[in-house]
Amino acid sequence: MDGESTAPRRRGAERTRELLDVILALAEESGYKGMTIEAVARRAGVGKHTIYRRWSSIAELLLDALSHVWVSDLDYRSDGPVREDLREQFLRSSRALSTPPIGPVYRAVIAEAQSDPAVRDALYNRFLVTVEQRTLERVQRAQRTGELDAEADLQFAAEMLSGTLYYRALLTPRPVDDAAIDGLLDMFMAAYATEP
Amino acid sequence: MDGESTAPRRRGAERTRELLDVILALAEESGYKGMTIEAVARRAGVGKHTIYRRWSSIAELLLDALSHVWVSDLDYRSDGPVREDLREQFLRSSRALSTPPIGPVYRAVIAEAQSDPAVRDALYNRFLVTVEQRTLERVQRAQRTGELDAEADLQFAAEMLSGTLYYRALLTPRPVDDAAIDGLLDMFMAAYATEP
DNA sequence: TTGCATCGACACGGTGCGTGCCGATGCCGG
DNA sequence: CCGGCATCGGCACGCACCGTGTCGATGCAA
Repeated sequence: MDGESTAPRRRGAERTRELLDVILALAEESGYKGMTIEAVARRAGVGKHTIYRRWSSIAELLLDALSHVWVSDLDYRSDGPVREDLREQFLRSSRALSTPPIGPVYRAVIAEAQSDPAVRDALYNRFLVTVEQRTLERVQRAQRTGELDAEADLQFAAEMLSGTLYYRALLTPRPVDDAAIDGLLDMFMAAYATEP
Repeated sequence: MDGESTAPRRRGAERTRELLDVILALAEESGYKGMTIEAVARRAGVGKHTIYRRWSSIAELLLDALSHVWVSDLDYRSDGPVREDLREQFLRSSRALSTPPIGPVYRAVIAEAQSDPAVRDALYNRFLVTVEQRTLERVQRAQRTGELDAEADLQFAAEMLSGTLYYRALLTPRPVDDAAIDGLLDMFMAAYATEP
C-alpha cells in the first residue's frame, strides 16, 4: 500500500520519490492513457522491476502519487459562518481537483477502481471518507454553536455535500463553479439552518 | 453512436442484437476486464470487422448495450406524496444499478469515460442528464401541487438527489440502501417541503 | 441469375503486462 | 579496507488485445 514508508533503504527512497514525480509528470502531459508502467520506466530510465518492487500494480502507484498531491485540502480552520467556511473549502478543493496533475491522477484511480474492488476500497478509505469526515466535523461544530439545527442527523448531509461535488467533477462534463456550490449550500442551509 | 438504428440491413440487425447480448453476458460473467472486442468476437463466433463495422470502439458498444438494459427506469407516474414517489423510484433504480449486467456495464462505461472526454459527454447526455431531468420534472410538479416551496430553484436539488446516489453506488463501496435514501430525502424535504 | 455487401477466418505489427535472467553498481558490516 | 549482497539498469520472453488488411464464401436483392 505505501511504497516508501516500508523501508528507507539505500538509494531506494530517492528513487521512489523520483518515480512518483515521473508519474505525476506523465499525468499532466498525456493523461490516463499515457500512465503505464512501461512509460514510467522509460521516462525514469529504470527497469520495470524497480517499479514492481515498490508497487504491485499501476493502481497502487497512482494511489500513492495521489497522496502526495492531494493532501486532503479540507482543513476547516476558519470560525466564520459555517456557510462561508464550507463555500470556501469547496471552491478550493474543486479548483485543486480540476488542476493538473491532480485531476488526471484522480480520474485514473477512478478508472482502475471500476475493475478492482480493492482499489475502490482504497479510494474510498484513503480519500473520499476523509473528505466526508472533515465536512461532517465542521457542520457538527456548527450545530454546537447553534448555527445549525441541533437535532439534525448530519451524516447523510455530509455525504451529500461532498458526493454531489465529486459527481459533478468526475462523472459529468460540467465544472464545479460558484453557482453549483451556492445552489448546493442553499439547499443545505434551507434544511438545517436555525436562522432563516 | 447507434449501431442498429442506422441501417436495418440484410442480416445485420440480428447480428447486432446478438453482439449486444454477448457483451451483456460477458459483463455478467467476467466484469470489465473480460469485456474486450476480441472476447466478444470469440464468444459470438464472429470476425472483429463485424464488430468494428457497427461500433468504432468498445466504449460505443458499451454505451449501446447500456441503452438496452437501462431504459431510464425513472418514470414517475404515481400521484402520491412526492417523497414516497421519489423514494420508490430511487430504490428501484439503485436496485437495478446493482444488478448484473447493468452494474458491470455502467462501471465499464465510467472507466472508459475517464480517459475519453467524448465518452464522458455521451455518458452524461444519454444517461445522467435524463435521470436528473426526470427528477426535476417530478419535483417541479410537486411545486405546482403545493407540496414543495413554489419559490425554490430545484435545478441543483435534482442534480444533488441523483448525484448523491450515483456517487454512493459507483464511487464508494457502500450500497444505496433504504437508510441512505431516507437520509437524503429527509434533507430534501426539510429544505423545500411546505408542510412541516 | 447476377452483383455486391456482408460475412468468418486468418495474419500482421504494435503496445503493454508481468516475469526471468543477466552483469554492474554502490552501500554496509566486519 | 574489503568482502558480501541487495538493489540497480538492461534485455528478452510469452501472452493478450488492439486496429487493420486481405482472403474466399455466403446469401440477399435487383
